[in-house]
Amino acid sequence: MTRALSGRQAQAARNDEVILAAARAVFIADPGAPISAVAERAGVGISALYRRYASKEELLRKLCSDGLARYIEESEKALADDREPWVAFEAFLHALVDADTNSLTQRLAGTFTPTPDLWQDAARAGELNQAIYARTKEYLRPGIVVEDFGVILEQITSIKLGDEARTNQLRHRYLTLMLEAMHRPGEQPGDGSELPGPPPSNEELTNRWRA
Amino acid sequence: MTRALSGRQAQAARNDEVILAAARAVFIADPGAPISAVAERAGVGISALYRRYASKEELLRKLCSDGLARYIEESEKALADDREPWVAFEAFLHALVDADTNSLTQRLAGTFTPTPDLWQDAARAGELNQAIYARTKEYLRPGIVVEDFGVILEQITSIKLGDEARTNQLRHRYLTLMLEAMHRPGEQPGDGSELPGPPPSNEELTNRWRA
DNA sequence: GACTAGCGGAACGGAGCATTCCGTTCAAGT
DNA sequence: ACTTGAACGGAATGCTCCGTTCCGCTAGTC
Repeated sequence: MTRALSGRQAQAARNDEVILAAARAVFIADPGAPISAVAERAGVGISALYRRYASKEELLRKLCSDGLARYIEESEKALADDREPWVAFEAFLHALVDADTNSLTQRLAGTFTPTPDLWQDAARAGELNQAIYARTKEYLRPGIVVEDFGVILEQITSIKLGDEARTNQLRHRYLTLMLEAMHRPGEQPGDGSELPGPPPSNEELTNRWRA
Repeated sequence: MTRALSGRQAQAARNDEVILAAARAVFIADPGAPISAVAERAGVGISALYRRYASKEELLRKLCSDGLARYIEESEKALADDREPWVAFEAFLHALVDADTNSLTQRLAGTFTPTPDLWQDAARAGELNQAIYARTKEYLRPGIVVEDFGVILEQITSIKLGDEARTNQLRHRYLTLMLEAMHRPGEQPGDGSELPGPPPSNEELTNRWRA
C-alpha cells in the first residue's frame, strides 16, 4: 500500500514494525488507551494486531520487555563510557529521558502479570544500576541513594506538555536542574543540608509491580 | 451514627464534611475514580452524594474550586511571611506540597468545563504567583521563570509511593533537592550553566485547561 | 401518630472496550 | 487463468463499568 516491495510477506514484515512503533507511541501517551487506538495510529485494522499478539496483555508485555532491554542497553553503554564519571552519568540520564523507557516499564507495570523473563531483566537492570551508582557515588551529593534514580526519572517523565518534541525538551530542562541538585556541592557545607525523611527503599519500589 | 448531636440536620451537616473529605482523598488518589468509591469511602450511600451535588461534574468543580482557594490562601500567607525571602519561599512550596492542592486543580482540570469563577480564581492565583516570584527572583538560579514553579510542583506531586504519609515524606525529599537546584548558586560560575531549551510559557500551561 | 428530610442501595441505560468473526484481497503456486 | 490461503479491514458480540435514577425505609419533627 505504501511502498513498492516484494509482496505480501514484505508488507507484513513492515507492519510488524509499524504496529510496534504505533503501540509504543500510543501507550506512552496514554497507558490506558484501547487497542483500537493502536490500530488506528498504525493505519491497519484490528486483525493485523491480533494476528501478531494473542491479547492486549501480550502486546503490553512485549513493549515492556523491549523497554527494559533498551534500558539495559543504555546502562551498559554508560558503564562503557570512559569519560569523567559525572559527565557519563549526566549523559546516561539524558539518554534515558530520550529513550522514554520509563513510561513503558514502570507505568505499564501493574496492568499485566510479569513473566519470569521480565523479572530477570529487571534484576539485571538493577545490578547495572548499582554499578553505575558505585562509580558515580563519590560525585553525588551526600544522601542520594540508588533508589533515588528511579524515582527522579519517574518525576521527570511525568512531565507531559504540548507535543512529543516539546515534552522531551522540557524533560531535559528539569533533568538538568535535578542533576545540578544531585551533584556533590563544592566544599562549602552550607548547601548540603540533610534531605528530610528516609530515602526510598528497594522494597518500596518493587512492591508496586505486584499490585 | 457516629456522634451524639442534635439530630437529623446535624447528621446531615456532618455528612457534608465527611463527603467532601472522602471525595478529596479518593480523587487525589485516582482522578478517574467512580462516584461509588467516594460514597463507600465516606461510609454513606450514593443518595447522600446526589442530594448535595447534581452530578459528578459538580462535585469535581467544587473540589477544584476549594483547592484553588487553598492555593490562594497559601500564596497570601507566603507573601505576608516576613522572614528572609528564600526561607519564605521554601516554606511556601513545602506548604503547597502538604496541601496537595495541585492534584485537585491541575490533575482534575480537563475532566469538566471550568466556570467563570474558576477562571477568575486561577487568574488571581497567577497574580500572587507573580508577586512571589518577583520577591524571590534575586535568590533564584538564573534561568528560572515563574512558569517553572507549576511544572516543578507537578513533578513533585506525581510521586505516589506507599501510603499517603510516605508519599508526602518522599515529596518533601525531592522538593528539598529541587529547591537546592533552584537556589542561586554561590559566586562560582561553574555550576550555573544554561538550562537547555526555552522555559515553559504561560500559554502552554493554560492551554491544557481547554482540552 | 402522621409527615417528610435524608438516606441506602438495587436497578437502569448507555458507553467503551477486548476479542471474535466473516467477507475480501491479492501474491504465489500450478 | 485458476485456485488457494495468508493477511487483513472492520463490523458484530458480549462483556464490564459507571453515572444517574428510583423505590422503599428510618427516625426526627410537629
